Amino acid sequence: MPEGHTIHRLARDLNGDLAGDVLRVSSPQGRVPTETVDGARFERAEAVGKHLFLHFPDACLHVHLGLFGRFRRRKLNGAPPRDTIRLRLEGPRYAWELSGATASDWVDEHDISALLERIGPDPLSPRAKPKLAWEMIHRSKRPLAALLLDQRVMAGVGNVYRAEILHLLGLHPELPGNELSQATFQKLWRLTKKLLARGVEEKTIRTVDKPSDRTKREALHVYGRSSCRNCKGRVVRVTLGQRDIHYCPRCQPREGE
DNA sequence: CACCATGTTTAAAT
DNA sequence: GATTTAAACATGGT
Repeated sequence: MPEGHTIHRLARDLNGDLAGDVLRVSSPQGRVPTETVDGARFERAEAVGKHLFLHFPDACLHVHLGLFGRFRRRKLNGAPPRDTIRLRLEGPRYAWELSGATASDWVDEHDISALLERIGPDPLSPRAKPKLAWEMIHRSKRPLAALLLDQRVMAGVGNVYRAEILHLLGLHPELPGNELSQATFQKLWRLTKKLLARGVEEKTIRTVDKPSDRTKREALHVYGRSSCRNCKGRVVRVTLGQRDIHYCPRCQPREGE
C-alpha cells in the first residue's frame, strides 16, 4: 500500500487529529506493549521516507507499514476493534487503528539514529541532502530501477513512483547508475520531490497532468498499464530485482541519457 | 475462492 | 567489497 507520500500524509493527518491530546493507547492483539503510554499526551507524528515515528513524552513508536500495513482513522462508535488491529490510538474524536505493519516497535534515541543513518535522503524533507543520493548512484553500476527502489539511496520511492519517474525522464530502467549525468540526476530529484508532494496533497499517485477520468490507470503513464500513455505502444513488464517494473521501450530507449 | 499487490530485512550465494 | 538471490513476515481488495 504505502509509498512515501502515504506516510507523510498519515503523519499530517495524525497530527491534525491527535497532536497534543491525551490518548488511550491499546493493543488489541497484545503485540505492542502500551502500558507506559496509555493515558499519556501524544506529541506528534513524524514521517521519514516510508517510516513513521509516533512521539510521546517518554517513548517513541516506530512504524513501518510494509506491503500490507494500514493505519486508518475511525469514528468513535463504541464498536470493538477487529482482531487484526495491532494498535489503537484513541483521541477525543477519532480512533486510529494500525494493522498489518512490518514494524511497530518502541525505539530509543539510539535506535532512531541508527535507523535514520541507514536510509537515504527523503525528497520530502526540507533538510534532505540530494548529494548523498547522487554519490551513491554515481558510484554504482546497478540499474537505475534498482537504485530508485533502494531506500539507502533515496527514501520514499516505491514501485509505482519508480516506474513513472523513469518514464517521465525517458530513462531505461536498466541504465547503470554511473551512466546517469549529474544534470539528469538533478531533474530526477526535483521530479521525485514534486510527485511525492503532490501525492501527499491528493492522497494518491498522479503523474499525468490532466487525466481523462478519475481511474488510477488514467493518472499514470506506464505503471499497471498495457499501453504507454504517450506513444500508445505496448508496455513491457519485466522482473527486475524482486519486483516487476513497467516501462515503454519506445519512450525509454536503452541508450538513455 | 483464487489470486494479486504501492515492502523490508537478513543471510547466504555469486 | 558489491550485488544478487532466497526466504520470511504481514492483510485486504477484486
